[in-house]
Amino acid sequence: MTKAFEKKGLTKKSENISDWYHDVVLRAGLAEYSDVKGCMIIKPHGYAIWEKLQSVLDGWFKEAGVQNVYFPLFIPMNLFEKEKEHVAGFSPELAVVTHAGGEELSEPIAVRPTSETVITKKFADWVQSYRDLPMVLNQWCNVVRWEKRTYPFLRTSEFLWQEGHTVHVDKADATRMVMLALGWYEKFYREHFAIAPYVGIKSNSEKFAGAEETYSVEVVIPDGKALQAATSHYLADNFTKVFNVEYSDEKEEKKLAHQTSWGISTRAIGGLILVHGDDSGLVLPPAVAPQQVVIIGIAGKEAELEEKVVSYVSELHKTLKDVGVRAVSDVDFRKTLGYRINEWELKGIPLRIEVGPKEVEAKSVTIVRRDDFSKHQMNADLLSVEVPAVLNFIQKELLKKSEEYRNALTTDILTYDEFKKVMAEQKMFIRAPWCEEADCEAKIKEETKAVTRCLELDRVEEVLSDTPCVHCGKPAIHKWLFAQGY
RNA sequence: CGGGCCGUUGUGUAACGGUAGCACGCAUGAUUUGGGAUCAUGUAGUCCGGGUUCAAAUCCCGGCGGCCCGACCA
Repeated sequence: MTKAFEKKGLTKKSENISDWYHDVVLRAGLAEYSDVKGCMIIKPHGYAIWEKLQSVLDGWFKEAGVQNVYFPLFIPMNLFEKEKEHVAGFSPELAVVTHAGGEELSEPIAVRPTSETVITKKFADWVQSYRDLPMVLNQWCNVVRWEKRTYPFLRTSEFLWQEGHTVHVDKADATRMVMLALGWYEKFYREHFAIAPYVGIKSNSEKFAGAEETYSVEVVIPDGKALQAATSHYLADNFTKVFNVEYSDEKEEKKLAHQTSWGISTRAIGGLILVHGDDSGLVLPPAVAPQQVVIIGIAGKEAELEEKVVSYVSELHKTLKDVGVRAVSDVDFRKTLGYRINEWELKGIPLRIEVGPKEVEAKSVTIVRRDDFSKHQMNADLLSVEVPAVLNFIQKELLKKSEEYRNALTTDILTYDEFKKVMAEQKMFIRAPWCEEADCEAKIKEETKAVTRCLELDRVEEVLSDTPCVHCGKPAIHKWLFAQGY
């Protein structure tokens, strides 16, 4: 294994993860700040990751019969205000248009923070019969939430996401949809982002404003904090009763439809950066890397060698294209070797192939893995078989590492003294018995900053007896995951 | 939204109220090239709006933006 080389001007992840994060976002060319508070310009390298996420998830959606639509960015205030909990939850962060066309508007228009209201209103027109159900729609769009404190990707004033909105005949069918969407998100994180998340149900105080139940994917960040990385909500008839989404069933009885919504946003990319990145910059899993391979040409000491290297690189480039790897060749000899290597390392390209006079001579290549910097020689004839195999291996290794550190950053605790100690000394995910009362949860948050993240799906059945709540001592019902949020 | 720090060329920084300088980058050329190489020449800047002053990057007021802490954050 070759050791990592220091990057000039890049804060070390282990020293200050916050500075490191901002440095990597900028230096890897993922995004830049814009002139409006909390907004960012997503650059090609960052946007390509988003497009990858889109194409994978959209493929799964379509297979399951989801239909894509587009609803307007603007929502009349009166529409937005119809569901009480919803408006109470979102109004503090709402952006509102008061002037347009050079005049003050008679009614202000909200910029959507989410589209339950506009879409449910149309469901009322579109759903008449049980035969119209389920209606399963999705849109890829931007939303605006005026957060007080922002970070690139993790919490921006405007962000890109996908919002699924569906209506069903009953709770059972809606719940199937909620779990299907949640499963897509979990699968995407594991298989594409190579991140092992926790998946579970949110407590009452943490659920979506207007939802009956909220399920979420929670990512453990290496500093021990939690990132809510995707959500899936069962909305029951909370919105359908307000907007009168009724259908006639087989017996000609009028019934309210049961509803779901689910989403994943550009925040996911923030999680990806934080989980896999290292002191040398970004580390991308091959499955979502804009380019999986970079071939770097090393010029020889004599001019005629340069030509040979260039033609060798283009030969290899073609071989890799033939096996479906998105390769980029880099034979720009104006920059020194070290400069070019550092650039591609910062950008997190999973595999680097170095070719110089030695490789041309031996018909071999030198391949270097980004995730562990290991370096080996390989016969060029084996490239088309070996490169996909190595990429596949890297993908699995990253998931394995992610699972290991997730487990290392999770601890089971029974006493509040230990709980406080962990949150004060080294932040972690804490799995602890809880009485499931909101007051108790609020006190824990006040005293330790930790909030409930979720009740893991595989622990819902595991009802405790004779176990006191970690905080108040009353009988606990389940073991919940607690952590400080991002 | 409260507290703190801050805003000078593409980036990082310097300048007592008095000539805006340095480094990196970028451009051109040359020498280089197995981990951010060297030299020469060139390029480009005081966040925005007011005010004080003979004179403002510098002082004052307001705004906008960034980072940290807090509150807030389905």
